[in-house]
Amino acid sequence: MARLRRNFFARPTLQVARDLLGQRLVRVLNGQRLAGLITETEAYIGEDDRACHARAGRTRRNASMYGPPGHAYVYFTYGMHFCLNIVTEHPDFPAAVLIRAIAPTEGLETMRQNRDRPDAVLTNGPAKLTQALGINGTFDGRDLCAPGADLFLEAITRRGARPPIIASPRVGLGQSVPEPWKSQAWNFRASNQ
DNA sequence: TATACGATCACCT
DNA sequence: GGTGATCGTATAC
Repeated sequence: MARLRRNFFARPTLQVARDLLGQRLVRVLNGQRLAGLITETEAYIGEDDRACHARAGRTRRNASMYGPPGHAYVYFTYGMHFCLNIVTEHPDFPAAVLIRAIAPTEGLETMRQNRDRPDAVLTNGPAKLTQALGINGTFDGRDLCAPGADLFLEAITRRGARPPIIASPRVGLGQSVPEPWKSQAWNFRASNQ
């Protein structure tokens, strides 16, 4: 199965966020494949984007976003959750796509063990899918395009036309995010979800 | 050193 | 639809 290569991620972030819908996210855990199709993404683009973690410049936490495309940016939030982003564009420009949800396809039993929850809520949130796939802070900065990586993306070749993509404002932005960033429709999901 | 808050989730009603 | 959990970061002092 063909992997998504670095040139896929070295493109405008909004394009990558759209094109990631329907692709397969694969985690190899203890030799077993855990996988799902990406169903929701969100773009965070540059220091000018007041909702982006890089809005205040480079810090130790967000350093991965300033690195090369195709690497992971994994951050910890709310004292208990990890979220997975994939770095886009070019080095020194901080941008990434947050993976917000996947539809599980492989390794369901292990995902259920990792999350003691009903299947319907196994991976339908950014911190839920990292828990189900066993992704934590040690994945921050990992190269998802490297041979032998235990977290990577596989290209899905679709038959026929893709369903229209619904673009919405990003989820969970607080009052501190000003316009126009607060209302930018940079959250993407397929209309058949 | 201290403090406020967050790209969330789960549970309750 | 509302709220508590829970702690790493950033920012201010």
